[in-house]
Amino acid sequence: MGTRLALRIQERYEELTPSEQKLAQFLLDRPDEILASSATELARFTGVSKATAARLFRNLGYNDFNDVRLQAREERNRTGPVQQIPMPQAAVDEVVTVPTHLQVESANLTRTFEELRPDVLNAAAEQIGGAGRVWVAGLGIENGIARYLRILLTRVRPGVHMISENAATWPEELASTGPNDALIIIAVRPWTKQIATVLTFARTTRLKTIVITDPTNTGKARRKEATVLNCHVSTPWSELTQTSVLSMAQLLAATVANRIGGRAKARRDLIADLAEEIESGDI
Amino acid sequence: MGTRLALRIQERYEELTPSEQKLAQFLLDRPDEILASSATELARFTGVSKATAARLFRNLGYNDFNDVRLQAREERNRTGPVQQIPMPQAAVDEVVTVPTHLQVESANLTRTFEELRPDVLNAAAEQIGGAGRVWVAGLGIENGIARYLRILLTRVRPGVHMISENAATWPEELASTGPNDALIIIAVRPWTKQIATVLTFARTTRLKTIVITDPTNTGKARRKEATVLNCHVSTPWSELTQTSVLSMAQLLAATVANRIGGRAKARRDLIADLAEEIESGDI
DNA sequence: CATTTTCTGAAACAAGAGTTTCATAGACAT
DNA sequence: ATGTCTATGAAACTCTTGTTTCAGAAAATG
Repeated sequence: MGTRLALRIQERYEELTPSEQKLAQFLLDRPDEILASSATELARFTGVSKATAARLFRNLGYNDFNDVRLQAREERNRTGPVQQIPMPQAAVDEVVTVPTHLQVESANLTRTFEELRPDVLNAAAEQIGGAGRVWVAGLGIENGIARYLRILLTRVRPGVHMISENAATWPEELASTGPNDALIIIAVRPWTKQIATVLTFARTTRLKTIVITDPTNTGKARRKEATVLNCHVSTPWSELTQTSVLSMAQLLAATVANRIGGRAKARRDLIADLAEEIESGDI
Repeated sequence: MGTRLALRIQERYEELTPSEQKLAQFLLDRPDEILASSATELARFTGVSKATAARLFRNLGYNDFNDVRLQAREERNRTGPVQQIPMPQAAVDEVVTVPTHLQVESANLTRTFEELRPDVLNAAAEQIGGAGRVWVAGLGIENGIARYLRILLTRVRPGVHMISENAATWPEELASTGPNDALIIIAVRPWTKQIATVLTFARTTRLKTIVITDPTNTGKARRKEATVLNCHVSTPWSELTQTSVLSMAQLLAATVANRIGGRAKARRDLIADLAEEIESGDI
């Protein structure tokens, strides 16, 4: 569960103008900054004008920046003293040190899994465990992680397939799916048209869809009636980090295994044995 | 250790006037309030006038209330050393809960990067940055992560290639490498013969070799004169987690980018532009 | 290409925060 | 009681923040 501000942003993200999105993005990545900083500072951080900032908050349905701040404060008081690991500032020299890296990764992991609702995770696992076949998709940089997830799932249940990296052939590949199948899409920002297309397709064919994504896109995915697993991926510099995405994949696979139970374990052992035999050259 | 503000208050508490003490007390009780509230609000909370608040901060040795706020913010950002996170015991019921997962991942990440020596990381980055061509290898489940690393590195420098997943063809592929090239192998346990073979080969051809692996194998890799990046991957149950491996890949790529400097940034921007154009269908 | 619409930051403006001044209330000594 | 000194808040003042307006830039549309 995120803050109310975050929810509003996710709902209206597409309607926002580009500079508003820049600022909104920042607020999603670092919600605590609302409490500590003035609107002027937020604008400066993200390189937009004060005017744009004022407009954004109005467009999100607040009267005032003050409204926003008050709401944020109220929410902070309500949620217990969760020891959030703060995201470091952008270092001026832009050099990534090992401790900074660790802190960034920890912050993202912590936020990701403290926000993750177990019922959502279980729903996703249920869909995957109960599906006839499972399809895993990941474009571009996410492709490697998608393959990783596929292998994890293959260890646990049969019938897990990758959808090719070439988005052009997705229609053909997806054509053979049925309503008893499940589709897992790994897609952090930027959100491409292909993804939107596939999600629409999945909804019309009643394919169970699980989307692993970042807060910028949860709204879009949810509107397509997908189960959304939200991962924090931001860093103080401009790159993203996929660590929490991989970790989410790991957890998802483990949860599916739990759900399936004994059969999953048997299958894992079988695979381990096979791997060992191949390695030792007995075959 | 408390905040610097708290220390100053404690030092001078007796010298403060009664109303100043009231306010100071409040700040000691709720140090985070400094970040979220204005001086006027703090005064109102404690039933003291704005003037008293201004005087208090001056008496504590600050120029300004703004000084106080800036210091508090700065202290929040560079939070102290990350506390050592204990690895959970094997849960008897073997069910992976979300909090347990988070704790396991945090523990592995923390151990991985607190042990990582910056000079080793830099050496690895140097080898990759300075190499003629770079080869990335990852077998089985690590293959996805290897692909991920390859893409990260491709964003930063040209000439980064995957070695195919089929280990049988490695001899041919490696035959075209020269002593100016670098080889990155991602190989956590189990350690296969192929890996040992390739490492031996790499040493004889004086290929610069970086091995990303887990503590079980560091010794073996080091004996082949490879640069070893050690990742903790264990979990209380029998599976491994590759999260820290991915995180290491991320850090490695970032470090290479730093090392290469401006050219890396230029290349990244170029790629980002291209990606955008492809997405928008302009090509 | 022209026209309309949308987006955006600079600048003007209004509101509020923080500091300083100042008058006064209270404490204490004489 | 008188004078002195400290503590305090009201109010004046200054500076910053947040909003609104407006004109130009950019994008979309015909």
